[in-house]
Amino acid sequence: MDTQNLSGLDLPEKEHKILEAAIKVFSEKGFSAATTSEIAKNAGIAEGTIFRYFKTKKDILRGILVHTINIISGKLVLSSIEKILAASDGKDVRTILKEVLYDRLKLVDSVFPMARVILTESLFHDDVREAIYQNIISPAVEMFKVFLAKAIERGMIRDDIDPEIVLRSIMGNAAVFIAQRKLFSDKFLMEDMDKELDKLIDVIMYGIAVKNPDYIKSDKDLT
Amino acid sequence: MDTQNLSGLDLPEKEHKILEAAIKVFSEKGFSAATTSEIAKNAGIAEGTIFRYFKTKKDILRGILVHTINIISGKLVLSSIEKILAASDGKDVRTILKEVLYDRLKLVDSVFPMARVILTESLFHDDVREAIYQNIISPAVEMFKVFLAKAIERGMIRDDIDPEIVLRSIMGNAAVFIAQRKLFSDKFLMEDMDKELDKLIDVIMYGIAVKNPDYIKSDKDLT
Amino acid sequence: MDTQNLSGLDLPEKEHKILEAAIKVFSEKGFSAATTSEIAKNAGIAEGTIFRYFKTKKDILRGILVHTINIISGKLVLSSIEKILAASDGKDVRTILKEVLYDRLKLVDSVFPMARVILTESLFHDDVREAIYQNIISPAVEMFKVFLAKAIERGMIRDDIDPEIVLRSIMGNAAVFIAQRKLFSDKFLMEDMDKELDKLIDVIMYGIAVKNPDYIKSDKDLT
Amino acid sequence: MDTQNLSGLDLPEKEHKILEAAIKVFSEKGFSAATTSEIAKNAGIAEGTIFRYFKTKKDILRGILVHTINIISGKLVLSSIEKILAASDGKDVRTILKEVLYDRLKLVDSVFPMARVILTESLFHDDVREAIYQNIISPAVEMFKVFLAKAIERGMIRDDIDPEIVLRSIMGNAAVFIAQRKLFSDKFLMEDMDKELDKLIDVIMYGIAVKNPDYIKSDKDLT
DNA sequence: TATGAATGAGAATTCATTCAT
DNA sequence: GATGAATGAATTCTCATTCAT
Repeated sequence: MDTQNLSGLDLPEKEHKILEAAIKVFSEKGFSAATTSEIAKNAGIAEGTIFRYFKTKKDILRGILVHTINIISGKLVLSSIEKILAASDGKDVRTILKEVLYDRLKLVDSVFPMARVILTESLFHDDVREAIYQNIISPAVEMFKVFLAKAIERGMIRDDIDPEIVLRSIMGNAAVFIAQRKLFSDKFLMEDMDKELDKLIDVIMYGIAVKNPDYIKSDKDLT
Repeated sequence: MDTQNLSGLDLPEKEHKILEAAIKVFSEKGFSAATTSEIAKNAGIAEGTIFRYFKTKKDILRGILVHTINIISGKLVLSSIEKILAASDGKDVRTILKEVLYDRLKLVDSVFPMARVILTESLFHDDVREAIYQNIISPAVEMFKVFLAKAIERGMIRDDIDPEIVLRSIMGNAAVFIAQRKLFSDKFLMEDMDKELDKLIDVIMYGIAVKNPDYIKSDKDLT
Repeated sequence: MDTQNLSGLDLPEKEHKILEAAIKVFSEKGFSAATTSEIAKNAGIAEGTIFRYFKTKKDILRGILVHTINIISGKLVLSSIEKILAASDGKDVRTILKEVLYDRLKLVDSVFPMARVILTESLFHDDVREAIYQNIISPAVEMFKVFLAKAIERGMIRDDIDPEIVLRSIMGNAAVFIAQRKLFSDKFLMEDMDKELDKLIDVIMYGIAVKNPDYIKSDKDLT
Repeated sequence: MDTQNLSGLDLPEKEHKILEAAIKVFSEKGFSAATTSEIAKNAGIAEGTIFRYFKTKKDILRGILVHTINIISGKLVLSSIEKILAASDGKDVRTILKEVLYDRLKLVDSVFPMARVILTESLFHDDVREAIYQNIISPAVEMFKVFLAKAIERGMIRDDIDPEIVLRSIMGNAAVFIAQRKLFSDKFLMEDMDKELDKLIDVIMYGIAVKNPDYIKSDKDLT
């Protein structure tokens, strides 16, 4: 399962296989409905072996959480977005945003099964939610604020709007975009990724209102 | 538990209590981790009594699904949004959007625990997902398209954009808004609802880019 | 259900209905697998009502036992066989046997469902077995011995054979005959009852050996 | 428990123990009234262990059925009766019958607990009954017919009688014989097996009528 | 170290029995 | 008397975890 991307994280091979299998099974059934027996079968090892590497089933979930956090926020990954932002100086916002979103969507694709697991469990466990906030959301928000500050400074982004709101718009649009592709792929047939991204960014950038500034001004007068 | 809003759906009182308790417990632990024993305790009845009303634990979940769908899409509820849209003729888009969003957010508040349960299960069961799509998403999308068509026709909304994209932007922004309030209420302290809604709508309407049309035109030239 | 023949035993109507229903259900599923709920449904009464007439489920079985015994060995029934035997003086054994067997087979037909229930349970409960022995088998054996003694006295039946053996032969043949008709009716298609009875009696009377007395005498010499 | 005779059927030791315990408990209480907890206790294992070997309680019954059929009809057993019949050429019918009955009664003794279980269940489940018919009764009948044909051909058995009737007489007498010994051992004290068998065969062979051929001829004339 | 059989606590479910109406 | 909803003890079955090999 290359997509799960546990490689490169110097883990014992067995532990690696267990995590991969657990991600698969948790992702398909959810944590509680998954059985250690099925995980073992998927990992190609004996059930007892799991408990040499993880004291309890819950610990497997924690292992997934830690590794997902490592992948998403760790050096392996953050670097790429930092590179994009670092190299952003001469580019317009749409281009940067597209690069960032493309990079993030690729990331989401690769960690989707794990993300599904930990997001689901985060709904039920404060500690998981806290870990996600501390390790993923909070740093991402901070990084984004820096970027936004720069973009605003250069007059590329509205300065009359909270960075949180901007981030929310981007994340919200991206989230539904991902949900459509991953959960309702049969309902929302999409064109190629490139065009879709352009549309996505367009609405994030310019909103849904008519662009004509005259209209904007006179909006309130209409009846 | 007024928030769960099962009232008004002429159910036997015990069935009502069981569903309420189940929503609470499923919502806190997820379906699989919840036990019928705990549901019974919460409902203040004997465990065996549950099975007089629901043949299996799975049937309780189905009961919740059915009732949530009834609440969200049923007459009880749809009427209000239809009223808003029907009365929308003389209003500007932001006002309508605000009314609709406010109405929907109140609805989400009231069904949040149930919604959490069925959304979570929808991740793992195609049939639940399909039910949600058929009964909630699809009709909502259809209704919205009608509204958008009218709005576009009157020049209130961009006509160079797919209705799906507009809807996605609105839903995405609203979704993250809800997640912030419900799951990370301690992290994102919000001002009063009214102001927050204004900000939300502002970014949906006008995007994050600078409004200045000059800039927009020259955007691509910058380096 | 006329076949169950509980009529004529001045029972309260409800008790009657319960017993009839219980015979049906026990007969189809066995005592343990049957539920009082199903019995109630079959009797067309509320489940709770059963317990006004029978303190426990086990008591229903006892009720069936008592009534079956009443039917089989009681006045209602014994009379007919006694009449046959009383009127037997001028008849040959085959005729008497045929009359008795025909009478008993008709009886078995009518009580088969109950008999099935109590015979089955007699396998597992000493008390039931004891009741069957005391109330049915033992009196039947005694009565038969009287008849046999008479028959032997008149030279109609071998006098070099224990009455128990004679009875066993008759009962054994009859039992398998009944099993074939009741349990394997699809496997053993039978001619009409009359002819079958003749064959049955023939083998009981004369055995399976060649009738030729010469052969019989020389039988032991063969090697 | 040598009597249950599961030995020689290369089963895992635990499975063997479970089946033995189940035969004991089912035999004492019947299938439905028996509990897996009691079976486990009898087998000296944990209750959960049962379900590693048998998916459901019903499967234990099937296991018993299969093994009983194997024992009764399988190579282990049929061989002995075939040997007897094969070696029957120079013997008289009574001798052969005695050997066969003795062999079968020993078999019944050894499988009695299992037989009781599956015969009881066969009363309530067509599939069990069908399995018994196909695997035990039908082959036994076929085999017997061959033997009878030979015996008739040699003038040892009446040729004016259906083979089914002969078989019925033998089985019926044997069945009641077994029932007496197994279920009413306290009521019917028996002499030694050998003498009992002689009596059994005598009545099967020559019937209950007076042997005197003169009488037989004149039977119908008597009044 | 790896195994996988065995465990037993705990889960869902059933059902005879009770009892307020 | 009759009802049938409610009960909760008992039952079948599951599965994370242990441990002898």
